[in-house]
Amino acid sequence: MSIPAEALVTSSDRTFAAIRADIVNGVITAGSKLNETELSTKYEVSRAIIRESINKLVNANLVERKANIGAKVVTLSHQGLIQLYQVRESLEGMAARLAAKNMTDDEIQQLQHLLDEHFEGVKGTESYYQEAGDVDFHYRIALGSHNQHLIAMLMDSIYHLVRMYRVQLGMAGPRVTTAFSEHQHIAKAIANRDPELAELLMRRHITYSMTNIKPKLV
Amino acid sequence: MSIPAEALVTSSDRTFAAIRADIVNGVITAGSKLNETELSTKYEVSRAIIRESINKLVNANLVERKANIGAKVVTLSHQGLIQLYQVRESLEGMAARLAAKNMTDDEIQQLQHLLDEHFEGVKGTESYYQEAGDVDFHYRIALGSHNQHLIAMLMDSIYHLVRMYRVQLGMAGPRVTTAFSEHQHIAKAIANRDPELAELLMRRHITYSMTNIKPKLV
DNA sequence: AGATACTATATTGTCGACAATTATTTATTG
DNA sequence: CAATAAATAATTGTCGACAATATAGTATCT
Repeated sequence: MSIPAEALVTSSDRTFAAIRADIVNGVITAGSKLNETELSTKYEVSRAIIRESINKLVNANLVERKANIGAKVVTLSHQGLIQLYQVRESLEGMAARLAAKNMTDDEIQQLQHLLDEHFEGVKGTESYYQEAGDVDFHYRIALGSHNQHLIAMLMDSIYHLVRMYRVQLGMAGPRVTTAFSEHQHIAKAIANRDPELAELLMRRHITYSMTNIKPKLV
Repeated sequence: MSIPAEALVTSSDRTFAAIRADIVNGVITAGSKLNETELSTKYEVSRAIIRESINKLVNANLVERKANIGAKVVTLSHQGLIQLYQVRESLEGMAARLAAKNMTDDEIQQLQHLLDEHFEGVKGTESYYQEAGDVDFHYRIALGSHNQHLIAMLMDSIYHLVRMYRVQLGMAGPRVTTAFSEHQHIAKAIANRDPELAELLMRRHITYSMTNIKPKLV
């Protein structure tokens, strides 16, 4: 489930996804320039679709472009991380609020089931940070909002940037158990159909998780 | 000031802006199909840049595209309006919060100056709805957040969609004076460097303004 | 006549080439 | 030698043509 595997029918979609992955994973280093002809040969596709891909990457906030000059991968910074988590707090807080209103009973049940599975991983000694589980949790709440704008913003842009920071700052992590219990409380607020509390807890949760990564940046 | 007039250097940028304006203003009707070759002749430019423009419009949530089939202008709906205002509430609430923290004293002074000007327009009998003034107010707070993600999301996407709804629902409006006093209270909270209150008031303000437009939709 | 298979048309996706702009190197001058 | 100007190279912006896919229309069969 980690990758939605949504139909990447067109060649343009596939290269976009490929380049994005390379940027997020640091294969294409942060801050580096994107040469169109170079990428064209590298990804074995015409310059036109490289161009399309770059445009999409710009909209995903992973790349910056200046007219007639070129495109650069964004650079990671303390400032940038803070600003990113500010919008996360805003959007995911609202997502949690709406999820408490709009999630179906079935979706709520699946969410709790996910946490049960996650719990199995945490309680043993194998308490390495379950990033996949964390990501799943946040995905489901975003989807549970049933708000297409929120979903698009989070899934197409924010989360990829978040992952880029995580990967490139060597995020690993303590904070497994605390984060997990926070997830539980959020899920419970949603199950109780308590929008205000769900939003409040989600906002706190994200604020906390930022203070956890922040010191790792120069 | 209504249009930022940011440097539209490239031909692609200009046609993008032109098509976007035509969509927002209903010249290209909501729900209609966008034929690339047709647009190509209409805007006197190659299909490649029409394509780029359409992609940008997709990212601005004004157009939907299906692979190998085509692109359509979004349709306006009750649901869509609600979802739009939910993210507005979220993002602009956070913007107001951050503005209270991050706006410079100078920016705050200019904001109050703007409201004074607006007040002149309201107190006389010429109390038609000052959309430009309203837009300016919200723009400044978005910019005052000093958060590039928030600014981009609001200015490049949300506000255009909001304007599309306003224009095409024949928004005119009562609610001039109440909206104005709400603006004043928000500005005061920002001037007092009270983030929580600023966010709260902005969220209420947006909730109210939605209930004002909503009944006009089928 | 209705449904299906086939053909033709139109539309989108992809490509390589040319034009315009920017960056780099070389030449020139004080 | 430093600084400016001119020429060259590299890169981005734009275009028209071809390929692949989807839609519309026509013919065929039961």
